[in-house]
Formats: sequence, structure tokens, C-alpha cells
Amino acid sequence: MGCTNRQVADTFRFISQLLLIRGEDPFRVRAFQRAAMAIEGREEPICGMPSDRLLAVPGIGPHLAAQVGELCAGRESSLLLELQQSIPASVIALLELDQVGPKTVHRLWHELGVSTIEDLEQAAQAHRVSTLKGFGAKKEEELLKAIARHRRSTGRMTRVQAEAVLAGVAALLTDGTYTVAGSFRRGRSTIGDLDIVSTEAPAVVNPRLVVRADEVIDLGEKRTSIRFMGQRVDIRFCSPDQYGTMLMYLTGSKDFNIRLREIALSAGWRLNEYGIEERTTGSLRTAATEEEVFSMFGMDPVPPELREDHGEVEAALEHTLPALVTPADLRGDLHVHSRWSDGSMTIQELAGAGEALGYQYIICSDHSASLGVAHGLSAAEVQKQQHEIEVVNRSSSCRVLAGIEVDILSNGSLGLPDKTLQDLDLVIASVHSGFHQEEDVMTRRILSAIENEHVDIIGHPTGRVLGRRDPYAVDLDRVIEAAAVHRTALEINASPSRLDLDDTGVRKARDRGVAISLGTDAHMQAELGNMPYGIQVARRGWCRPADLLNTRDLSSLLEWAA
DNA sequence: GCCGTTTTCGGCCCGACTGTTTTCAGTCG
Repeated sequence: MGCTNRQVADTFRFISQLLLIRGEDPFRVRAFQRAAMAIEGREEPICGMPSDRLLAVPGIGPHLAAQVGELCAGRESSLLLELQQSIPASVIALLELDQVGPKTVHRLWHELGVSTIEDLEQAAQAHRVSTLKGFGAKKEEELLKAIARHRRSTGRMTRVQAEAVLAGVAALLTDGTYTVAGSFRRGRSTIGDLDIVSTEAPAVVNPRLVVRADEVIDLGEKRTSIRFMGQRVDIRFCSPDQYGTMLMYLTGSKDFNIRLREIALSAGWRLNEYGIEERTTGSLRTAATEEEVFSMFGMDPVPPELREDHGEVEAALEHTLPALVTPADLRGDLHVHSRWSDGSMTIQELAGAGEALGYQYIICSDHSASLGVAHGLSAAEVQKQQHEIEVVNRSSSCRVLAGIEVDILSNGSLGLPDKTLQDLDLVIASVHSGFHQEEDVMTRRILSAIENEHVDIIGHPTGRVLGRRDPYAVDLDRVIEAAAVHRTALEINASPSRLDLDDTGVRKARDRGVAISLGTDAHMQAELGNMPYGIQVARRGWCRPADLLNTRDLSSLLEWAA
């Protein structure tokens, strides 16, 4: 039983934190972090790699190669086990608090005997923390606040939530003087905090922020951090001539930045957010745009969505970056509900909305009858609906495709008979029940849907709902392989609370030649506008226009589905 | 723990800000 590069990397990162808590050499710790990055950034599976090639991976030496060997053999890492035995889990959990890192955990644990969040709360309330050298009353207050925040923490924001926070902050800034950077700009599906680059004077902006913020975390001339609508917002100030390096720095990702700085170092430069310094002469060259920075490094400009050190740096150096799909490439929406099931639009309204969006086609894909809560369609109702669709299509420039979102039932069968499905233009099959099945059962359930010749698309393939429901247990690699074999598309559900498949799943599927289908899952007209969220996931999954089903024109799409 | 046409020893990406300080450690991004 092997494991993925991501799993090995996560294990190494976890080990690095535990080593720090135990107070070990920080550079030994860095070795694990660097190895984690090196492994995660590789396309090729690290498991099963011959040892000579493993040792050739930068950052992996004999000791780490042995750790990889253990993990890939399906065993626990012996080092991790040893660390976990020597540090209680509740001590490790202290890392979840803001402002608490591994070194603080080490000291709290060893010098105060704090081994749980509750211990820490009591110690801070009794002013025992401030008896430690380097800790004071302010730190105690911060710790108590961090504990309170941790208890009511809701985790990461959806993009819609982030946009709401952003709208509030933007009102305090001046149009044209700022850019939102960070994970928001990289198009991530969830956002931890907002990062903004501003060219306005801090003396102008700071007072406005202070007045409106829930809490001021840091107040500075170069950076100010506030909590706004309960979320952390960081604003970096810079002059226009340094905008390029600052925006690049703040957009990240961290791993991408580190790679770029390493490339700079090997070329005799030092890169930071203020510019590019020649190490021998110390002369600083500034860049007003990111393009200038990329050009200095001999790289093609890397779209923000790709900046994760997942191979895009090499591709940019070799000039082989993919030309990513854009909203303009889309010809239609492939997952929409009407009033026939649980949506609010009539077929006529659906056609009109499609026309307004400039689409060639829009699917009507209502639920099948098996899903009681959604007023699903029976075989007879599907037929009736098809007639209405035909009538509407006579006077619409946007073709309404007759489709269905048929349930994949617990035993792997579908919610409607084959003879109903065969008459439809497109069939989406989705799991809407029995989320807690064992991985193998769930996987085989989805595979049987993929194997059905009438099924064209698997809807929201992992069933996750951001912040509310974890993905169900499913072996995505087997799903992707089967989808490739049976020429079944996998969906990116563009609803901002789903965004399922996620970016890594999309990249895998794309690499295996599986078609990706984009659908908003709109239940009302406004939700048809969610498509850009799905496009962002496609871009993060390295999709070119040709990788998506709905960049095809109508006849090509119908030909594919036939 | 890893790595090297500057190095097999002595480095490891870089900077802002805070708190507790008297020059810096820790955290964060």
C-alpha cells in the first residue's frame, strides 16, 4: 500500500513541528520542511522510486530516504511514532492558537508544565506565564484572546464570505490604489485571511482602518493588520515603483516565493518585496510590475492560480506553461436546476438567462425522483419536461439541453431506468445519500455509475460542502482511472460552497485525459453567475480550454455525448 | 538533516512587527 506525495509531505511537516517542540536543532527541522516541499512539488510519485533516484531529489539524503521508505511501505514513520510518544497530543494542539509557535509550546510545556489549552488558560489567568523570561502581561492577554478566538473559530472563509469582508475594507481604500493578493488572488477555494497591497500613504489609510476595525493586531508604516468582520486583513504599503515585487511577494504562495528566491540566489541576486539586489554590488533594482520580475529571471509570467511550486516554476523557465482557460472560453453551463425539481426558474427563464450570458447552450438537469426532498422527476415527468424543452428551443438562440441529475443510489444503481436516460442529451450522475459508506463501497458505487453507458458526467464527485461537510470516503484515483477508460467527464461544481472536484483532483483528472465539466448547480438565476468560481478551480488544475467539456460548441458537445 | 566549481564544515529565504528588551527572539506571512 503506497501513499501520495502529499501524504509524505504532510508527515514531514508534522515531524518538523514536533522536533521544534522537543527543542531540537532548527536546521534539522528545516531539512524536513525543505524535503516536504521538494516531494510535494514533484509530479512523479515518490513511492516506488528506486533509492538512487530518491537520493537524487534535492533535499533528500539517506535518513529522509529511509523515512520515505517506511511510509511508502505502508508503515508509520518510526521517527513520527517516537515523537508522538514523547509529546502528548494536547501539547501539540497548543499550536492551533494564534501567536503560539513550536518554540513557545516547548517553553510553556517544559517551564510551566502546561500541557493543554485549559492549562494555558489557567496559567495566563493566574499570571504565571509572565513569570517566564521573555513573556509579559501583554503576552498573557494575547494568549487569553487567542484561546477565546480558537473556541469560536469557524475556520477558513468561502470566497463569497471573503468577498463580503473585502467589500467592507475596500470602502476604506481608494479605487486603483490597491490589489488583493494572497490566496484570494491565487483563486483558492477557501481563504484564511485577506492580503492587500496599497500604494496609498499609511498616514492616510491607517486612521481609517483603526476606526473601523474590530481589533488592531499590528499598526505600522509598512504593514498594518486588523481584524475586520471577524477576519484577519493584512495591508502592505509600498511605492508604485516597488509594486511588482511587493505584489508578487504578497501573492505567494510561500513555497513559490521560496523557489523564486532560491533561483535569485543561484543567479547572484537576492529577491525580497522591495526589489532585486545584486549580491556583489548591493545595488537594488526595483520592479513596478510582476512581469518585469519574471522577465529578469528568464521566466514566462506565471498566472497567480498556478503559483504553488507544483511544477509551474520549471514550466515558466522552459516556456511550457499551459494557456489556461478563461471565462470567455465557455459556451454553456452544464449543471442547472429548474422549477421542475427544486429550482426556481422555468425552462423559458432558463433559456433567456442562457441567452443573456451569451451561451450557446444551457442544460436543464433536474433531480431524479429518488431524491424525495428535491421533488425529483419520475420517468414520465422527464418525458413531459422534454416536450416543454423542445417547445422553448424553437424560439431560443440558446439551446436548452435535456438533461438530468440522476441519483447514484446506495447500491450503485441509478435513480431512473436506462431507457429514460438514453433519450436525454446529457446525464449527470451524483451521490446525494448514504455519505457514510466505507471507502471501497462508495468507490465501487461511483464506478458503477461511470460504467453505465448513458452517464456522461459525475456531479460533485466528492460531495464536500466547504466548512460544513467533509468529502465522503472515495478513492479518487480509481474514479479518475475509470472515468478515463469509460470517457466519462468529472464535474467542477462551481457553487462557491462546493467547488468539487478540487484543484488537485482536477489536475490529476486532466493529466489522465479525463474531460472536465463545469456547472454552476444553479437553483436560481443569480447562481448562474457563479461560473467564475469554477473557472478558477479549473485554472488551478492547469486546465486549458480543450480540457473542458463546455468550451466545445454545441455540435461538438453533442457528438461527445453520443 | 542536507549540501557543495567559493565550501566535506558551516551555512541553510527574507522581512515586519510585537513584546520584553538594552540587541533580540518568536511568530507570521
